[in-house]
Amino acid sequence: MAPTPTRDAVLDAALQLLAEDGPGGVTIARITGLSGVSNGSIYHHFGSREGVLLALLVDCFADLVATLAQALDDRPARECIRDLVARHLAWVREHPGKAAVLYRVPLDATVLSGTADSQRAVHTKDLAAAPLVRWMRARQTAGELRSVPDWALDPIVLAPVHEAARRGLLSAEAEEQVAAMVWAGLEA
Amino acid sequence: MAPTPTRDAVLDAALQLLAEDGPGGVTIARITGLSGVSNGSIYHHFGSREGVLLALLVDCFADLVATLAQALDDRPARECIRDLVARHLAWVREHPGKAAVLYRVPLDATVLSGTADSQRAVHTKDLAAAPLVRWMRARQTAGELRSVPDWALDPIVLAPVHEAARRGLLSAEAEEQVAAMVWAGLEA
DNA sequence: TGTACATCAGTGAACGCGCGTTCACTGATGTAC
DNA sequence: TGTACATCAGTGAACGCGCGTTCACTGATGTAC
Repeated sequence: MAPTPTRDAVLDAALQLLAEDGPGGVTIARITGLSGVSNGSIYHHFGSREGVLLALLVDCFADLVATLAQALDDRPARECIRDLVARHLAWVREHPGKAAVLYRVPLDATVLSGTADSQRAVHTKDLAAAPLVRWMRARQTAGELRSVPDWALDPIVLAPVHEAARRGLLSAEAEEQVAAMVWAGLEA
Repeated sequence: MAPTPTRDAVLDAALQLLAEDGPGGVTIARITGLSGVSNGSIYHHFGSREGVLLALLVDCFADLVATLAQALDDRPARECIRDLVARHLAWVREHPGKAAVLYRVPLDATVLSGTADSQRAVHTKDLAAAPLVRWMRARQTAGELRSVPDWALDPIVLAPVHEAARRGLLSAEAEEQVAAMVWAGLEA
């Protein structure tokens, strides 16, 4: 958990490989070659290849959520949502490796396997998403936004953002369309 | 291309493995075991493992589009859209293997590799999607739907459907939310 | 009608590579007494 | 202050497995003459 030069070198290398060649490009041997950290040391810190990806997942999710949180202040809801979309897509644009962690690493097996680590990852994810849910709920009860169940906020209302991120639709025009769509779905 | 008992047996087995264990579960050895078709025969018909997945992609996409096309008739746009969402999610529910082909098979490498086969697959995809785009465009010019650029229709306007499909949000409540969101984004 | 040849679906043993992982080890840094 | 031991980060050679793929082959079905 605690950041360490070695630990960071491994994660940085994994992130770079992820950005270049996707999840399949992240092999222990390539991390070793790129980071200069021995394979044994990788196992010492992360336990397995999946452990590396899981650590990345937690970090990246926290990073993204921290970025998004900056968009949610007390401006009019419409402005905040516009800003949220802009920040999200900018983050994807600027951090292709991190975006690949969230959008391209297959997690079903990992998450469903129910190991302690993966449970913690899911838990962390919930915790991190909480502020966003809270902001939206507050605006909903204030009548500024349409009432939407919590569980639908991220996967359905924000779906255009996720889908645009996944398909690499990161242009200004795409951002415009995404923002319009999300706002249309939230408008009271 | 032409359907053949052997060919079908391979694709059926691959589909079943896909539904059970995802893309990683689709190995030549397991297809051989499940279908009874020898590995050599698989290579005779499909050329490679990727060839099998590519053939599945073309078939599944055509299947889904044919299903969706039934929703697009001359009823009021709102009803058609509601129906479109319902049929899409029902299809995912009923064909987990096929849904996995569209939503979980990593295609970047394949599609970007630019082989003749993959080019054809992409082309087929465009062709198959055409009716849907045409229907929406007609309703847009008729003033029944908001004007949205063609390229944004599938990835952004229909994003809630795709995201729900990907995350397995297939309940009646989820369907409700997805339909509401898509309609909100399309309403004139 | 018979013969020779080409084509194509299908077989299954074998290969080689790359992968994640293991393990015995080194060396540095506390910690107890 | 010195000694003995425990702990922990880090090393790198080695292993074994599973994978996609190859290839020499069989047998059936056209096709030409």
